[in-house]
Amino acid sequence: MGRRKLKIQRLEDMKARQAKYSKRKKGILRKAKELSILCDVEVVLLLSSPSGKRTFFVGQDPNCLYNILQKVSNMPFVEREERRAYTMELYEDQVQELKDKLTKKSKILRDWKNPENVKDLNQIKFMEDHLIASLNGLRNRKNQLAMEQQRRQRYLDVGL
Amino acid sequence: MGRRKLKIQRLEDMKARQAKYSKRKKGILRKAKELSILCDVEVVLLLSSPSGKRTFFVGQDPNCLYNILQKVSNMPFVEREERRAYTMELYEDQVQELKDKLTKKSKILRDWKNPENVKDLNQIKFMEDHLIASLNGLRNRKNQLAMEQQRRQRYLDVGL
DNA sequence: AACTATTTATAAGA
DNA sequence: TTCTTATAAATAGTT
Repeated sequence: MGRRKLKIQRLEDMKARQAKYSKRKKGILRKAKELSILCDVEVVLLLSSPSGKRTFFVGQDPNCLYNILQKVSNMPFVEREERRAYTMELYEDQVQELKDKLTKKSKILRDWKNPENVKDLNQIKFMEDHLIASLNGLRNRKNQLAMEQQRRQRYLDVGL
Repeated sequence: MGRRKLKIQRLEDMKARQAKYSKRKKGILRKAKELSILCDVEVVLLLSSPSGKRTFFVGQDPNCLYNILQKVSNMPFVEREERRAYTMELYEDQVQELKDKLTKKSKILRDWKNPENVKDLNQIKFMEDHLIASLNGLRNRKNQLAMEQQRRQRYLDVGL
């Protein structure tokens, strides 16, 4: 699925490999999640990026990692205690919350850097004021730095 | 990808669940394999079908599953708590990573809104240019919206 | 399992 | 990394 057909073989260029990884990682994680929800099955997906960073997905049941590993490794079945590990739930919530925040922050930042897409007129007026203020602040800061540098320069001139 | 869009939610009909599983299993296994080859990374995918049959895929490194099994559940007397701790660790990594990203994003945003604290002169120049560009973009956008509104107004004036 | 109309994923490029 | 767009692939509904 792309501009052209891609041969499935190791990408030799490291940059290309990393770029490909970050794109496909998203895809396969989504697939794993969809599968686990649609079919209500246990899914565990462990990934290790080209740079060695680990990512993982554990389906519906946070205990399923142990369960599946246990089954795969033919270990005697250890009875599961509670169906839900509350701590785990908390982690899942926390992860989701952080992801949401990050998305929101990214969007705000994008609007500031590229205001062409902003829809709301009031928001635009607000941003204009803020941009002007920022620009003034920035120029003050620039002058301040320039002056400091001049002062240092003078000290150097008189031999210190 | 299908005759119509499918809502991602548990399929209530058991037959449908199984059919879906067998279709999507093939897909995600192929994805896992492609990812591991293209990017030369470790991938472990463990699936447990609705009827409880296990399937697994282990990427490039044949030691990978062994390592994980060793680490997680292949010890003779690994206690539940220990195994839970491992999953927890994975979550902790993910949470930490997201937190870092959020912090970084917040800092960038703060600098844009309040440039007084920026230290680096080049960064300041870069930001000044960008702020000017943003301001121009914003004003264009404002004019555009204003003109659209005027046009609407004229339509109203002539009675439509 | 097979068939296809559609939806999705993603390759390339910026 | 992110976004866009053209295109390849996956798959939903049906047989």
